[in-house]
Amino acid sequence: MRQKKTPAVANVTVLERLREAGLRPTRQRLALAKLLFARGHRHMSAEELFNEAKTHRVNVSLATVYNALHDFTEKGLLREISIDSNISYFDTNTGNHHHFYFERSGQLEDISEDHISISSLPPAPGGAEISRVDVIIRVKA
Amino acid sequence: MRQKKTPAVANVTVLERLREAGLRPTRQRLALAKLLFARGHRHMSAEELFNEAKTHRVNVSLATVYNALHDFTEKGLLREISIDSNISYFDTNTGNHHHFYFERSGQLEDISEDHISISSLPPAPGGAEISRVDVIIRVKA
DNA sequence: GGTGTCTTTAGAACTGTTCTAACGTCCTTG
DNA sequence: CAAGGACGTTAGAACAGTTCTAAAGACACC
Ligand SMILES: [Mn+2]
Ligand SMILES: [Mn+2]
Ligand SMILES: [Zn+2]
Ligand SMILES: [Zn+2]
Repeated sequence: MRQKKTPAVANVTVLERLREAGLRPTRQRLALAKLLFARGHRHMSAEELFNEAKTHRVNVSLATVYNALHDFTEKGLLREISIDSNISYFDTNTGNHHHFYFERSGQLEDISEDHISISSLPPAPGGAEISRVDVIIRVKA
Repeated sequence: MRQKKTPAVANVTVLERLREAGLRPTRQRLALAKLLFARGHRHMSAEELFNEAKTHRVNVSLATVYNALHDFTEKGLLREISIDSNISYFDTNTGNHHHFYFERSGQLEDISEDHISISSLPPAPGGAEISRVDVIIRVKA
């Protein structure tokens, strides 16, 4: 399939992000990355991204969506969040932050890191290295 | 099947816990509750409990294990924890507390509530009620 | 253009969990 | 006690999200 003649600025940016991450900017990855990163921070499931792709006439297989999400996550472009056993969310905000989780809708909302403070961490047994701290505030809504 | 003649003290305690919770103390529930609550706080998956039951010659179906875990959770005897999208853990410690999660082994370890403090919670949007705060510290071990 | 590596894909397979529908258990009430 | 009914258990089928397989496609490099 041909590329459009006039890629928007967003395209260029996304393309560079992929290259910098060491990922070949294939047609599919570019399209998915554009959907993911074009509009601010998002928390998306694979199924959501797959459907959004369909809506935008981006024809990718579901396997490709999963491949891309995992590739992006491995390269630090996304962060995977497990909240409700059985769906994985992928967060375009990769900085340290926390989440509201709306139980009714399944939506996530960011909480800035400096609203949460953890005092006197107990001895991480065996001096093990901490890889991440997740705070999830579940709200009934 | 017959009951043993001399139920240990633990049996009686467990039986009372089930009754107080409004759950009929069936043979299966009693046996599972005994496995769950007999020895301090535990974090178990359905599969683990199912296997432990087998080991102890407690013959229950997998469906019954799931039914019991969910019934116990609904009645406040257990707390369900979702950490690694695809397995649910059930925590016999139902008080407020947090967790270390050992990524390698998949094990959980409690962190006392007073080691974690959350300052100036942001506006829970729409004044929604908070149902729970989960802090998970993932460690590489 | 040839060659090797990476990517995509459809669909099958897998896995944890839930559902179905039949059967068992036991309490209630006459 | 008999009959009825609510509740509980079960094997296996079904389900849903995810991963795997194997083959075809794209592309970089020579
Ligand atoms: Mn994953
Ligand atoms: Mn559950
Ligand atoms: Zn986020
Ligand atoms: Zn715990």
